[in-house]
Amino acid sequence: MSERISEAELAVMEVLWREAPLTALDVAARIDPARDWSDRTIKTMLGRLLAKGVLAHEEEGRRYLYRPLVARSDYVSGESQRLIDRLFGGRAAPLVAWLAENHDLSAADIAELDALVRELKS
Amino acid sequence: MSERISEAELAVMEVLWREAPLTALDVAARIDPARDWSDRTIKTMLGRLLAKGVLAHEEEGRRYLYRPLVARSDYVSGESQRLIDRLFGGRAAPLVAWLAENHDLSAADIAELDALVRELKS
DNA sequence: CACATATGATTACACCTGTAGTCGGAGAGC
DNA sequence: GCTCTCCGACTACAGGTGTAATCATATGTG
Repeated sequence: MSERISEAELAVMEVLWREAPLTALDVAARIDPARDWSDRTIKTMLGRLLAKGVLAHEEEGRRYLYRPLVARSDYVSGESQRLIDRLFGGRAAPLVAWLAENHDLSAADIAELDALVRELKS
Repeated sequence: MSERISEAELAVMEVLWREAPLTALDVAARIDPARDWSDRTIKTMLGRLLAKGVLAHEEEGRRYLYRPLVARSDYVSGESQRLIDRLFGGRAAPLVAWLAENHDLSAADIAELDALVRELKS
């Protein structure tokens, strides 16, 4: 169940993770206008997401209300794990090390990390 | 330049990042046998990777030797950034925090992180 | 030189994705 | 009640991806 969510579909999911349930048009209204999508396109996305089992819909009068079936955190979890598996040998630590080395973390980021590590050690 | 590398293509790139230049058949011999790919399939991948500009080939007698044009670290960089952009608002720190919370880092991982943070702070 | 072989080039084909358009039925207006 | 409209369902279509097969050509072999 719950097949992979494509890039474009993700934009729709993000809307519904932020606020649900919504009708198709409500979703369309909340999609980043920069996408410049037709309502039809969003209907298609909703249909595919339903088919993939990551959304549910219930009738409200003569339209549908859509709501997510998978939590954003689960999705984030899955995608992060995929990246780790594909590029970092399945271990999170090398990714963290890589990020630290390549990402010009701000002082605030480092402080945050420091606090995190301190907590992890306790 | 250098369009996106697909999942299957990545398997080919990984081989060439580990060892290059190689002929098509050498690549095939080094692909994880679990993939169970025909030589044809690997030729196709090589062709597409050439077209995408991420590989180069030079003639060696009547065959080609393939070598990567993009560094693995650049690819890793790009993919990590994509994940961060799509799911973590473009900032690395939240990803690290998320990893720390959800990944049951080992004591060794934590020590490594600790050393990293210590270094970053200095 | 004619033929079997090895290789790269070209072509195939189904499924996914991005991006819609069209069809058909349920209410809303005359 | 007949017609217009709004909405979901179904269909479309090009480009990417996974997974090859076929065609053409250069090469070594007898």
